[in-house]
Amino acid sequence: MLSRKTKYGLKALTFLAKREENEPVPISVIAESENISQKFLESILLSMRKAGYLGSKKGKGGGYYLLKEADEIKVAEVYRILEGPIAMVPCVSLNFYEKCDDCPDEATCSVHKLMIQVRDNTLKIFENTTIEDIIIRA
Amino acid sequence: MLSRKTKYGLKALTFLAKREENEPVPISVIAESENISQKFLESILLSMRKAGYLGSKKGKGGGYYLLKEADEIKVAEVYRILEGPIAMVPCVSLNFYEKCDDCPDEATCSVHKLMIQVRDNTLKIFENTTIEDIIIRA
DNA sequence: TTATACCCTATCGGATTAGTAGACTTTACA
DNA sequence: TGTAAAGTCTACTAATCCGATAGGGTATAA
Repeated sequence: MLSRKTKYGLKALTFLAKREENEPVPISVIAESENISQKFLESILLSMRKAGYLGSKKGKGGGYYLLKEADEIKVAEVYRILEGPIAMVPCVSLNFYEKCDDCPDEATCSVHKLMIQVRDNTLKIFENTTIEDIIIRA
Repeated sequence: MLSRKTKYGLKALTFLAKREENEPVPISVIAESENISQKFLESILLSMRKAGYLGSKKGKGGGYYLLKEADEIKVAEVYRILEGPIAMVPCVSLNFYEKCDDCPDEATCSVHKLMIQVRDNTLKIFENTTIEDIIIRA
């Protein structure tokens, strides 16, 4: 399941990318347009800012704006920041590897290889899709 | 994330499929061999029985056994029974479709098409992988 | 008749998710 | 210089889900 957090994050990014000018947009505007709880969106945008994708400006006339071009922002990156690992099981995660604590041995685990396959496929999509692609296709 | 439920379910099925004879195997044996909480496994096997994949025999010498051949059990089916929808978002689920309650319009949703793509890819893997495949590859 | 093993219901603690509240800081502008 | 607009930060909450557990009930082989 995709969390709302990630979904909202992607929506907010595409919203910003679709604008003509890259001027600060208040959270309230994004929240209203995209039908997102404003307070929740605050924390999401903050994460994206700390990760270097968004800039912000305080005070009147302030808001959030993109720091990168839409075609430079991969879905995979956004997903990892907001959602976490792309793999369905920690023991096949590239960026968040962890041994499954219920599994004595990965080599003999019947699910392991299957999950690697799923990971590779999903990864291929997420790595090859940018915010720009999302805008074009939709 | 893949739940333990599904993971355990797949492990239990492969365990049964790997045996020479298709004779009833007590839950306790499967649980111990595969390192699974026995009580939890009970409910999982019960679900698989009700779905028609396993048969059971009560009393001494009883246990669970496969009702289908290993190459007739698709991962996709097991997944749907134990985990639920394969899609990451309800609005692109084939078997569990539901409108996303936060999304006013699917047609203009920026995430929708992306998630269809992910679903199709994952589905392809799960539909084309059987318990037998899992055994062979591992 | 007894031990074995599945069947069923209920419950529980912990984690996570989505959202809320409220105080604080920075800034534009009248 | 005061005020309203806007982001920042911390804390809290309600709801849900997950994995596991408890315990009694029922069927059956020996």
